[in-house]
Amino acid sequence: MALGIQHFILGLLANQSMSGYDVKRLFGRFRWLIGPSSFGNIYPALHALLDEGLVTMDVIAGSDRPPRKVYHINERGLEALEEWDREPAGSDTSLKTFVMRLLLSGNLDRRELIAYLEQRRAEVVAQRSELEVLTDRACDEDLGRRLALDYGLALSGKEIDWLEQTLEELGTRVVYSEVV
Amino acid sequence: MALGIQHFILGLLANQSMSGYDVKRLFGRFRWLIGPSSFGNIYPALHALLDEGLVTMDVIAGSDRPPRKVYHINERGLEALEEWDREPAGSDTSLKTFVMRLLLSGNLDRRELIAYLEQRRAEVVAQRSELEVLTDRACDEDLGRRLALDYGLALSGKEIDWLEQTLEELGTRVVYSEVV
DNA sequence: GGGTTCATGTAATGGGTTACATGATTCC
DNA sequence: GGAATCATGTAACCCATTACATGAACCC
Repeated sequence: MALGIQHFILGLLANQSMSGYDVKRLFGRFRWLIGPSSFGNIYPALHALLDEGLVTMDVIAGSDRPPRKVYHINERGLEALEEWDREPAGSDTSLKTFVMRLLLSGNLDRRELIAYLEQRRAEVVAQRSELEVLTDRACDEDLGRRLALDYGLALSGKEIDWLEQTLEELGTRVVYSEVV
Repeated sequence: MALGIQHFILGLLANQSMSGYDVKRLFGRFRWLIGPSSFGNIYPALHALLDEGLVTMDVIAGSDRPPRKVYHINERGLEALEEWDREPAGSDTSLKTFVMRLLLSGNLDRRELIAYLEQRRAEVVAQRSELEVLTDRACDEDLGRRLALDYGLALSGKEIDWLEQTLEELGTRVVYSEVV
């Protein structure tokens, strides 16, 4: 299951009602981090959510632009989302999954968010030290491997910095009024 | 096609002969960047490469460990790889695809590698400025979107730095003896 | 007239994930 | 005795990619 597109889109709708086109636009903005997307999976996912009764849909006719189908999450959708979030979260430590979850983190309260970021930090630190070990004995490795290793060290270091800075900000001052 | 796992594994074998288990281990080391993998796609890909006559296979019986099946690329495999590399390369600018190509970049000559990294830099710069525009008008956005945006800016900045530094190193001194 | 943005979809194919299945060895 | 590492695989189902299909408005 591991954060399928249906789950992800439902999470997006929990923040804000959107059309399929809006979802695609959002994907596009983060495509560098989460990879390509297409209407071929977005629209079917939206239809499936409708069929399962987790969202409702309004057709909004624009004056000069094509009519948009805006989807809203409902009570049952919110319940389904919470159920999904309660699941073990799997062992997918990939950057892509992290960013997707980060995009949905508005649905978390501050304590949960902090716990999530701390868990992530531990994972990235572990991953990074694995790369460090490889670097120490990489003299014989080919150029491609060395470059990928170096790249991984650079980015993982930056991510750890970012996590620590963000955690500090979340800890010291109230970023978001505690509504939950 | 977009850099399927079969193509990727063939590229790995061009650098070094490996068993399926070795391939899995390599995936594991970079799983943070390229996502999870499983034997369920590695072994079938290896079998397919064998069937297509692009690789050969040796069974190496270990004294105390299970026998390993080590795969070697052959002439036809090298040709197929070159053909694949000649393809338009698609529009997949995702980090995952970049890292996978980087791992195979040992097969490129220095000029090709520099061109690839320069192309990548242009893509990331474009992606980054898209995020910058969003940040300027993100006051209303929810926390998750703001965090993902901030994260994206941090990492894209770091990647651009890395690309520039690496390009400089490749340009000023000969990192790799020019064999091609 | 052609390209881009907006906006929605369908259908087939293929590939990948997940789960299942096995077995020896070593370390706690 | 149980867990982990080494090592190989199969099979089914599902999901996602790709390509196809349509149409209006706007700008160069």
